[in-house]
Amino acid sequence: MPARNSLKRLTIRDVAKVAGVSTQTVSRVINNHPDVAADTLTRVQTVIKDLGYAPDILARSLIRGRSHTLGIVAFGLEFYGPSRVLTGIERQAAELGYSISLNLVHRPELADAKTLLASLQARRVDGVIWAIPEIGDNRARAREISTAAALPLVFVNGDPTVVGAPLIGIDNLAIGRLATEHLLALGARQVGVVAGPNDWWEAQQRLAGWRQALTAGGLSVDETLVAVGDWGAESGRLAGQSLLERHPKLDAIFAGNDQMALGVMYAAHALGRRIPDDLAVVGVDNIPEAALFWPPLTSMRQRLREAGAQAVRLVDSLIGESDDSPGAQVVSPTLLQPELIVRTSTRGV
Amino acid sequence: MPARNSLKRLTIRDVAKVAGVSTQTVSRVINNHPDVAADTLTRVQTVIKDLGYAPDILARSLIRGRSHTLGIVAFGLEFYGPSRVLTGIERQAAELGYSISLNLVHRPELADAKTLLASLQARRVDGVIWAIPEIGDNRARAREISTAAALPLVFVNGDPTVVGAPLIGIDNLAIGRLATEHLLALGARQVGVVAGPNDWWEAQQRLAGWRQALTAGGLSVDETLVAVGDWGAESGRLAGQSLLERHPKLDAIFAGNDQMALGVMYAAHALGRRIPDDLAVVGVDNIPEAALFWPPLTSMRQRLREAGAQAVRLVDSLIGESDDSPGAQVVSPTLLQPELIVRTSTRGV
DNA sequence: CTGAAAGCGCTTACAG
DNA sequence: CTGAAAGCGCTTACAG
Repeated sequence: MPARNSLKRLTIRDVAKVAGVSTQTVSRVINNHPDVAADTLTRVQTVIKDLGYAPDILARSLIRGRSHTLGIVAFGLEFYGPSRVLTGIERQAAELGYSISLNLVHRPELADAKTLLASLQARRVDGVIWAIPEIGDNRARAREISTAAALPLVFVNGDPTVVGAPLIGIDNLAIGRLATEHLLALGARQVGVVAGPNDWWEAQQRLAGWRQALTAGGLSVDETLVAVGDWGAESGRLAGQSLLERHPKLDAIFAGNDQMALGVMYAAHALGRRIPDDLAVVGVDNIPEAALFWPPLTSMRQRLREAGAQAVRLVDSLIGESDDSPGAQVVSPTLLQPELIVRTSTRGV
Repeated sequence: MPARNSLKRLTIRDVAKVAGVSTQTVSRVINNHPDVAADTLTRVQTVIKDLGYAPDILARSLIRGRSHTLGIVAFGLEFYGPSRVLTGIERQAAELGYSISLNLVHRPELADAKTLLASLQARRVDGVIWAIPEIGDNRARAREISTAAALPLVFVNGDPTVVGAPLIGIDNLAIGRLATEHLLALGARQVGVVAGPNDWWEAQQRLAGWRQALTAGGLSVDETLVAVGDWGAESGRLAGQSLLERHPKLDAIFAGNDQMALGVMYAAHALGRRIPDDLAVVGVDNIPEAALFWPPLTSMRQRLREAGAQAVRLVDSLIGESDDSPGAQVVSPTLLQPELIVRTSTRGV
């Protein structure tokens, strides 16, 4: 059977032969080892350049026990949040010299943590970033398995209260609270919510933030003001329409993301409600298009790219530590704070 | 120096020892080799399961000369198109047993094909999918280098006329033509364009399609009806506003993507133009939100996920061929056809 | 049906 | 400063 890349791959031996040195010396040159005579160095470097030699990363990884690859378990890139996080991960990883092994999970509730991690470990990733939504017990399992296998693993988003689980997330409670406080400050008296799916941690937290703000503002919490969507715009329209029909006095809606907010505004237009005069609307994510919705949408900005980048730095430091002293590290979770971006959809309630 | 994953990685030798066979036999079991006695087979399988052994992919790849990894060179996941393509790639790759090495390029015009491909090849990827926009001479260089290195490479999108370059793309000329024909069929007499950046192949093609449809419809091509954006919504607003102010009789606009179409509609609202009565608007991509824009946006659907999936199947077949008979293969490019999705923004011009 | 030997391409101690 | 030897974890012919 012929070798894969037909043109007979160049090895360290070829370089050694041409340069008239041992493979060991070539290895020293490749790895910037100091103990190489100046003229030997230049000679070997010239040969490497002339031949166009590049060391085989696989062989090196095998021997060093480090692949300089990060396993990324991610979800639905069609969505804004996940793709932002991934962008941040990839960029920071590249800067730190890691390459990325991407594993997309399409149904997080079905994701099998064991199989996923086993396959990543078989590929000898140095660490894992687990960035799929927290649904069911996947995370607990992933945590167990990675600890048992001494595989550095960092979570992005999700429940930060799991003891000792390294996690970079966004303060979703603050998202719900700040958005609702903003609406109350504008004079809204009846604030509805279009929440994300119940089984999403993020959705629960944002809802809890809404309750918190109402209570703090001296208002009672009316659970009939909560409608649930699936993060998609059409679900936002349905939920918004239902809320507006059931509660004629509703004067504000907090939507769990900008897509659902778009749907809410659609429903409001269709019912002849003016935004923001009759109804104020706040979304979450601050997607680039939000500024050009009609009217421009107030939204909660999350630093998702930053979260991805921090996750990489964290897993990198865990990898470094496990090189020195194997064993589980305890790291307290980091929550990034959201920021309110005010636009026309909440001006002048 | 302690080994990376502290708990001393299990090897084929450990399994062999416990099962009381040679490593060779264990290898046969792992690889479903037929020549293994039934009882030996079950014994070894039991040991593998009990120990939780999984073969080291790196070592296997080193010896077989195949890593079962695909190098993906992709771009700006914040955008809808690229992330859809990547989703299609990842899913098909997983089905065919490939893992994905993701390399994002943030400025395609600066992408250095040589460095990128060298690093992918050093990691022994079996093939490459080049999915960054065609800007400058990157593609020509990538094609050269990959051919010289006998590295299977498939392009996604871009100019299909490069002789022999394996490519899966979308018929962008058809996008521009069909969108414009639709507007003309509705009775539009003056159709403006908000095009994507000039240096993007896709933008040029869509523009060419617009010209083609006008000419075919017996109308003259007025180049002052072309404004250029950067694919972002805000640029669409600026371009749309400028077109509407300069051409009071404009009755339709073809926008190069849905984000820019959103900006165009914003500009139209701001200027008091009713959509579609005064101005019909068509976008491209058919993003999920388009159906809930105000009004719902007519758009050109592209099968981007399908393009990604086909690219994987194509590179897989090239990899298979190069195993048998090394040498460049000539493959004719595939162009997927777009589809017009009609919504309110073009009904009743 | 099974095992001893050689080797994928590199690096790591160990001598000198 | 440099090289001969051993080995990372696996697979591939080659015997038997």
